[in-house]
Amino acid sequence: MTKHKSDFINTVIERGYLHQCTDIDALDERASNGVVSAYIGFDCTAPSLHVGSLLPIMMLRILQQSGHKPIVLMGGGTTMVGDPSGKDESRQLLDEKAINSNMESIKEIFSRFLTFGDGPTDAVMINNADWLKELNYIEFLRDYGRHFSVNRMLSFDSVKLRLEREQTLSFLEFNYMILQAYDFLELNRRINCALQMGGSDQWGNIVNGVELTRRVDGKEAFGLTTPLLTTSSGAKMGKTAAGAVWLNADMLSPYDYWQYWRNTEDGDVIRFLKLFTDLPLNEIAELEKLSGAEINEAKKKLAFEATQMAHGIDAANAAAETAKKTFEEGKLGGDLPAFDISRSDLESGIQAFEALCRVGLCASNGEARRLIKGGGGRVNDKQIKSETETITLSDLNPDGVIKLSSGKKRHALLRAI
RNA sequence: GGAGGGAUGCCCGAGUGGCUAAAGGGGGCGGGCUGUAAACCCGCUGGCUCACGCCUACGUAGGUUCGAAUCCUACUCCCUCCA
Repeated sequence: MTKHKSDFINTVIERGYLHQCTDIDALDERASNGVVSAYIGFDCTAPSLHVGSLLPIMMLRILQQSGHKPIVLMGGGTTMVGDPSGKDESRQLLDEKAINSNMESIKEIFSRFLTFGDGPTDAVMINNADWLKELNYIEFLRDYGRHFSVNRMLSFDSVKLRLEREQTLSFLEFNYMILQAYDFLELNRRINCALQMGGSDQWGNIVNGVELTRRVDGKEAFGLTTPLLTTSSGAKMGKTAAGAVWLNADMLSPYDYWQYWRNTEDGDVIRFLKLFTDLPLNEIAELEKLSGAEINEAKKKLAFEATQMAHGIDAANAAAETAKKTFEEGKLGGDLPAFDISRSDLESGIQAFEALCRVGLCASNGEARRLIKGGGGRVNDKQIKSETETITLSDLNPDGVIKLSSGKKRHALLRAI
């Protein structure tokens, strides 16, 4: 492999982040000569981000670590329009207040991966509503619309595929591409942003922004995409038993986050270590030598590193400790999700299915009953025989808690107060 | 503007008057095997009670009928073709 000049490009390639780049040598040159500002766009339809967004976040982190300036572009303006890409269902339009509050909590997440501030390589967060809302249709068409050739737009995959399949492509969707290109131009003007990154599905949009910047202002700009991430068995990243794998602790506990990574498939561990941790490549190479059941050590490392990054070292240690106790020693881990129950309820006894429901292991009483019938419900690691089995004070262990389980992996504690 | 087709459970998708809480698949959950992996095999998969039963559900609102996801009317949205 040819060595590049800049740390940034080298790292990106070595760790497996690179899918396509508009001009890798020129970008390398630029990155080796000074600070490059680069951005990635994020949606702000939800108050949190999940693991699906982790790859772009890591991209920005790598960028900052190699001495450049990350820009987090929040799609406040585009969210108001509603991004029509992907599915045909139009999204719910959010009002400004909701968007702003979502932005706040998303920023919280970013602040754990990036350093924000006013310094030359400090990350900044910008909302594209700042300029998109001000746009005047006629002026916009005249100043920028003329730089877009419909002939060329039709040749982009996103458009071409739709047309070939004879699926409707609304004018709104057709324009979305232009707005995104315009974002790049605007960022280039405001803070000299020279690079847009994103998933491989964004390639067309990114290239448009690069082109527009060059045509309108004659400035050189770059685009770089990451590969589309799926697990070895082909599933999309980010979904699990309990739903989406959220990045903030109030939507998914650090323990569960740790578990998510711990349960990575064998074939993905090394790849994920490179993409989602800061571990040096030579350490990862050591882990790569493991085989068979030993791979579990690599998984623990992955889980620890990933959790530490998102939730801090204390949370990562606690999660690892709890997992060790729970799975390897068969004891109680202190970091399991815990729920309170009043002593008087326990005195009279509550039914097993109801308890499972109360700690959130089951969504309804019916589900809990089914779980028990299928032999998957446990109280203090003993299989629940009957759905009407009651749980009482006598089930409290010496620590004053009752352990409830759904299957072998999902556990919760009931604490008497 | 005209003609036709469609809207079903988390998703896809059968179902044209009672046997339909609704085939099948996917996904999910649980069990088995294992290494808290993958693959594979088995079971479950609307809510309440779980014994009967009750409630909610087939785009929305009405209607016909002993009885409707299935028939009628209006409305909404989507698609295809023609202009």
